[in-house]
Amino acid sequence: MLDIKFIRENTQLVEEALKNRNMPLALDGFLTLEKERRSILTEVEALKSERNQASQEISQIKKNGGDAADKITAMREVGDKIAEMDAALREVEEKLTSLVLNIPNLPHESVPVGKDEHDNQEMRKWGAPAEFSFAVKGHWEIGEKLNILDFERAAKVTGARFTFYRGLGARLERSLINFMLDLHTGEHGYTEFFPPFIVNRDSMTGTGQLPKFAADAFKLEGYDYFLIPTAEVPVTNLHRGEIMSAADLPLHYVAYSACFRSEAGAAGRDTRGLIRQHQFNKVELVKFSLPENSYAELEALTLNAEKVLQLLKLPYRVIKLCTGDMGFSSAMTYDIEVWLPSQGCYREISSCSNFGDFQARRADIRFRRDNKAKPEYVHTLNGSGLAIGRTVSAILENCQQEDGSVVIPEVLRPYMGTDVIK
RNA sequence: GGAGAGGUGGCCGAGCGGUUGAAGGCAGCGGUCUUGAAAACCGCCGUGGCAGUGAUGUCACCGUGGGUUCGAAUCCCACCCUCUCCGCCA
Repeated sequence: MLDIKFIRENTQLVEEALKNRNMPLALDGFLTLEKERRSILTEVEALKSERNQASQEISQIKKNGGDAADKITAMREVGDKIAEMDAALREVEEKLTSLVLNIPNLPHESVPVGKDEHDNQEMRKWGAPAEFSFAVKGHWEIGEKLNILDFERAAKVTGARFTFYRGLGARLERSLINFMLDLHTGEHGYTEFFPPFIVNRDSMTGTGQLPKFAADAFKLEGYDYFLIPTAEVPVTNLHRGEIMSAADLPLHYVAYSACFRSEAGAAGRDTRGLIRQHQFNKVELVKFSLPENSYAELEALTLNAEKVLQLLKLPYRVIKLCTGDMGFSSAMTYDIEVWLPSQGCYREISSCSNFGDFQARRADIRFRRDNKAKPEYVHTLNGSGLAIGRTVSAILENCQQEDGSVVIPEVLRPYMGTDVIK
């Protein structure tokens, strides 16, 4: 959520930013509403002030045994007027809120202006894609041949975009979760959380999934609850409505969770394999930071996620998303893309973002610089560290052998109890 | 799911429908005293909106949302959450 005062005072700048995000939005309707809100507010407050004063006078008169009937009658009228105006005010505020909640974050100055993924900026590359002396197979084919991935039965049991992992496949998924959690807690100093996988509407609104992206979420029938699309939602909302002290910051959290996404609008895309599932596992990094440090924290967080791929020896690159390709709540995003031999290209495996105070404003997460200071909004960040299913895909494909087996990356062998899946 | 109790400021805890934004205590901040510290004493000590350069004024907030009333932390209704007992369950 943007600061309403900021929108009021920087209307052109905001409109320009929205245009760069491919979400052009004229704000004059917003400004009119906002003006109306303030005008009703000042008027109704004057009436309330009058009423408060009269109430005290009535109290005095009664205490002295006088008759306040005239005043009470007069105030009844004022009361009706107040009720009327309060209702009008509520209506205007509801409209205003729904408008503001649907305005995306402003991109950081350094974010390249661009239309779509073609305008993203490559920051760095790590590792070199392996040369294969045989025809590479897709991870779905490798997985089915090794009998560690079962898409067909998952389609029977549930539907499209679900998978059974079997044997060492299931073990690989679990090993990756543990390996990543161990790395981020042990080497990178994050605190581990295991969050609820179901959250309420306020939490979904707090991180920006609602109200605009309701179609992307799974909602529980009969409850105002949602399956989490990422651990970002419960973990960021952990501190919703709280005021922390500056000494508590930064907070570095890591959480494993299953993630659930309806993938509305993705029909026909990535239908084979593990790339785009309705349910997938992810280890997520979440940070709460002082405003002045958040961009440095983003760099560090991205490096923490990259470290996972380096240890697994999987080639990747880091790109900075342009204005048109960034998510709704983000001020700056780095995507980490892993090399997938079957597709001959890099595919997103992590998305690391600084949200500035956008989520903090929605979720009301603040801090105080010292005991006397006014509360300020924290900055929130998060990034995948990493998406597990996509990591499994990358391992199966990059580590595949001519005989159809898959050599396990060294760092995973203690977790896997074997060097190879065959 | 059933029965009961309860949700008040950073925390604890009062609060007959009328100077209650809210007693009292703790914590915190500033000060007096002290060589220093402690103790004691004095003062300050919630958040947000709106108007104003500012001092300041004003409004709202006692789980949430409605309602009654000239006036609600206090009365009524619904919902949420916590605790205890019962049932059920991993």
